[in-house]
Amino acid sequence: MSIKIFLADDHRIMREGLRAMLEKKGGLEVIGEAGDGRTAVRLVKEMRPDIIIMDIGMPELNGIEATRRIIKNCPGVKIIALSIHSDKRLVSEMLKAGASGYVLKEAAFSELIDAIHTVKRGCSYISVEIQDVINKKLSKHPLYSELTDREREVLQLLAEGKSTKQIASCLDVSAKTIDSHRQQIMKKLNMHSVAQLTKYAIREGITSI
Amino acid sequence: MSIKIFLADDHRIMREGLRAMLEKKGGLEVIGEAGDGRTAVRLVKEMRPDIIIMDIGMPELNGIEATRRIIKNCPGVKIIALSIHSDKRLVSEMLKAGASGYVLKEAAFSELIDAIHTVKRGCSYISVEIQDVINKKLSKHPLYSELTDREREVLQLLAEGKSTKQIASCLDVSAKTIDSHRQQIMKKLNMHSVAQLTKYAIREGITSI
DNA sequence: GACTAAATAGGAATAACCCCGAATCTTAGT
DNA sequence: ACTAAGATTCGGGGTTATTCCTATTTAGTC
Repeated sequence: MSIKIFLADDHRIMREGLRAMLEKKGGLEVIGEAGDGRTAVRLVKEMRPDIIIMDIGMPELNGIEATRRIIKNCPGVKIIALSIHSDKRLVSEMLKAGASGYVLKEAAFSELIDAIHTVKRGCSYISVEIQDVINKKLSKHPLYSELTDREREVLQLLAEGKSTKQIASCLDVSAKTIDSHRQQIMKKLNMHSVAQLTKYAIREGITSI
Repeated sequence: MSIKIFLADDHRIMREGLRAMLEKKGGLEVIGEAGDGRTAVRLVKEMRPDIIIMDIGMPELNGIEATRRIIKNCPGVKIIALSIHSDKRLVSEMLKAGASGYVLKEAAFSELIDAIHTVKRGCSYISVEIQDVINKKLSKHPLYSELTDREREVLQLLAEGKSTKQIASCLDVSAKTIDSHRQQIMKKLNMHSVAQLTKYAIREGITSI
């Protein structure tokens, strides 16, 4: 029985490269892929892979949020973050969200293979470069303390330039609901413009520049 | 005689993925790689590949500067930029530096293969997505013009979270004038939300995060 | 002088914002 | 199991901001 793997990364060339390398290995099977977080959450729910290799910077729904939801939906599934960032906040948020592994894109492919087998056994795999970062557990101001899941989701779409209507249609709810969410976000953060919200979202890694 | 290819990208997993896919194709040979721009310049001088696939964001020496130096050193070598950015400034800087191709990492691998053969024949290859970006800037009435001083001034205040009224009062003109400026900015940049403008302003260094 | 772009605005339609209330649904605690 | 708190979902209704189209004045260029 081979290990079923799902790829989530917004760069198609990266997905194709990973797939090519993974499929050369025995005992692994890439059963699906997605180019954004929202699609990943949906497809994983259907396909039930063993392991997800998840990029962090993705449109629509970033890798941290996607991880949080997938872990909630599908408790057995293991997630390995594959990121270009060694930023401590992102690492700790990703692990807090439920990821079992964290590998940098500048690492060797063999490290990813190690991570896959380690995580499959139920252990967790953290790159050495990252390990140092983890030890400094600064939970002083937790990154995602203020906003709820839904609010962060709305904020990301807002920071990506979408209008209230577009967000509503994207999330399949009434525009009035999005209205309420945005109001709540602004109230919580004490901000009163899209520009400020956008900068906040960038600082917090909810969206990318 | 196969085409000799050199890979320059700071993410080793990306290099390995590209190598795996390229070597499955016939007529191509990856003869070397580098994880930073400075090393790339040095190795290319020794190895004399036909084509270099060059990432832009690299440590030590970025892809644009590396391209400039390689073209100076080795006039016959062709360079294809493989980047995550479709930013107009980066594209034009890269082409000005001497690159013959520009492909996005979110493109299909087959596009990169097309680019390799196109560039080998002496032609240049620009992704359709990039072409749009360039054409839009060039074809709109404000001919590939950057923003005016006044527009940049307005954009900065906008990206700092100020309202139209606040900006108007700040610059001592009618709010309607600021309206027009913002409209003109959006038209020139082909953006339609404050969020996008804010990100642009950050990228351009007009405001800080 | 003719032409062009920049900076300046007005009017009208559209969208965003902000207050209120309120029905479900989860979750945590006792 | 009950309760309390919070999250999520919407509607009404009014205010404010934005967008779109158009138009004038000013400044610089050829």
